[in-house]
Amino acid sequence: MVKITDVARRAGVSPSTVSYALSGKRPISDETRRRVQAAVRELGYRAHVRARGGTGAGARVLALSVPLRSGVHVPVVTQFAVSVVTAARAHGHDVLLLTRDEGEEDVGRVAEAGLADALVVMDVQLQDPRLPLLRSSPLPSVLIGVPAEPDGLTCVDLDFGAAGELCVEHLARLGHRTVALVGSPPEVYVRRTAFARRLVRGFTAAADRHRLSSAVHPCGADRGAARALAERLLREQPAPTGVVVHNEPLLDPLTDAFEQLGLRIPADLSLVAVCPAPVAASARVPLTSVTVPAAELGTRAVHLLVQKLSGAPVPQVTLLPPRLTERASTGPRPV
Amino acid sequence: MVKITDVARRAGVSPSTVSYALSGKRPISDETRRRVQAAVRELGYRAHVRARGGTGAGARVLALSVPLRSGVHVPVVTQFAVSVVTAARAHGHDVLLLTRDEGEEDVGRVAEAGLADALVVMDVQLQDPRLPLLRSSPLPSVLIGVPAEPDGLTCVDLDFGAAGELCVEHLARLGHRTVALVGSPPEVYVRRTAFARRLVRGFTAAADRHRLSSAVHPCGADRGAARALAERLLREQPAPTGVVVHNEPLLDPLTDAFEQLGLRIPADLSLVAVCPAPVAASARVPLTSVTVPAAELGTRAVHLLVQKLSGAPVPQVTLLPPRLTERASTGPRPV
DNA sequence: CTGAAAGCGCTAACAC
DNA sequence: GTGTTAGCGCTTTCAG
Repeated sequence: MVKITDVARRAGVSPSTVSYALSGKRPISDETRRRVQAAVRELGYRAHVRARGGTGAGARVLALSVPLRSGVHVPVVTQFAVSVVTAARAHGHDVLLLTRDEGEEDVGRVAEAGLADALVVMDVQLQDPRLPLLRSSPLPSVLIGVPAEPDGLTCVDLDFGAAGELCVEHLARLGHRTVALVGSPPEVYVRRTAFARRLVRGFTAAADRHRLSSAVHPCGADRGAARALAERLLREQPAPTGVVVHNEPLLDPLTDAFEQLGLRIPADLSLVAVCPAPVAASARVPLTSVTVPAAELGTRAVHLLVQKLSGAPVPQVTLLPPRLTERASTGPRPV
Repeated sequence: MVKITDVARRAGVSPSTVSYALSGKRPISDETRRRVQAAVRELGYRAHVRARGGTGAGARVLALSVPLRSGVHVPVVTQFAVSVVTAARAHGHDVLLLTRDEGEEDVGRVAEAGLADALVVMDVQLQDPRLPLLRSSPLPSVLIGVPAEPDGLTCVDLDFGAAGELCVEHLARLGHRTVALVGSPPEVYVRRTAFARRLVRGFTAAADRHRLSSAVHPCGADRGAARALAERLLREQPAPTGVVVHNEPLLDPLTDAFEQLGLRIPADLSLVAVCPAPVAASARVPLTSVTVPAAELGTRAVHLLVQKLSGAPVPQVTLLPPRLTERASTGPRPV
């Protein structure tokens, strides 16, 4: 293993000079810097992180807390994770993946042991057990999601309330009078997951404002549940003609179920999805959707974290405005 | 931040005694150990990894190299990754996620900088650029996948050759005489990805042995490609009646395409998938499949790594035998 | 069975 | 602009 003293000897300078030449934390003559850089290259030197004791910059590792609780859809989470990793690498950081159900233990360990020097937190609940640790820890953190009480935290998220409203407004504009929201599995609401509840609130508020009759149905993600729910929706009086689906793994099964029940989309029934754009675009029936900008949220979170690490001030809450993309699954209310 | 000297003071012993009491690397009296443990608990002490300079056990961090090259199906990769993380946590390790296209840079950095003390390597190509680093590095590693020349490495994988044969044998037993393999996108073969090519070889060998006429078709993963391929297969003389699909994102589109072309599955056409069990089971038409045991492979890789870390000998190559599960997509050759 | 002391590789005061 | 030196928090000799 090649160490800083090896580089120093080879470049004919002292170890501290090598350190400074590399960090740029004090002026170094061009001549010296060149020699140091040459030595570094020739020996293939890389600073050993675990040696930067106490003082000094961190390990350039950032931890990502993604509790894989029941009901979270892994492919969507993965999109966030990949964008976080990519953005982190662009800033020279590596990413430590923390996935245990209750994120508290993970977050505590990482903070105490100095495993990472910053933290991205996902799947935030309104009252999240990780929040006290985040507030008290010296480790800078950014949440993807907004808890009930964001004071003293940094959060970024899609404006799910506005997203819920946008879906309803789209359907209202098409003349629909009865709408339904098919949401996440019940346990997600029981856990008080922030984004799920905000979407519901926005959906309901907009429906009331437009005087639409509306209902909300949490739903599990298997084909059986999809079929049962589809049948139930069609039995209602009046039956909804516009359905908003905020549940990725259910999109395909629910589309299938409606079609098997003899409905054509969008002639008989309009469907609006709330999901990442690729999911909506590659569905069997391309779905009109409000995009969950997974990649952008991950990237933003990392940017905010880098800002915080460099001491720059950051806004407490960043909400991205929702955007609706029309595809083939919505149309005028059937006559 | 609470350090080892704080614990020592509180327990009325020296720092080294605390260190030994915690590591168990030398005998400690019960009385002393108890006092140390009490102090640790009361103060909430955790060893700071970055201080274990040079000597000493590692940071208990294990790196996972998953180059996200084009054509790799992220949901499948994610299943591996999650199982690696879970297994690693069960052994007290955290996981650093490395996802850059060319894994060399990542692997080098991690090894040099001491960011991790072991390495799991995925998406292995027959000639993988990461191999030289793995062979020369002191960092223990385990590959999920088997390169052309596994000497000096530790590998674990599904026996994809046998998996290819198993698919063909199942179809042959059902009386099919003409079979096709729909594989990964062309770039995957061009990269000489190990498992993809082994499956092809097994498929072809078994088809020859059973005197079936066979063909192999790499295919991209979008609906357009699926449709085009389905049409092409049906135009062939003779047209295949048994199709093996080794391409997860293509399963649904290809099923749709065949049905839209008027074929019933399995009455007119039998389909065998090579994919993780959940994917096959939850498809619209439940698919007969050879299971890619993603979770087990991840877990095994971590076990092997832990063995290596503890100095135990491990086998060079571990191949898991394939298992075929019959579901609704295969039946006798149409008459 | 326990303590004192050296040293891990690196950074940052403190010198010149 | 550069070198010397004193740590960082921990582990592990070396001594009792």
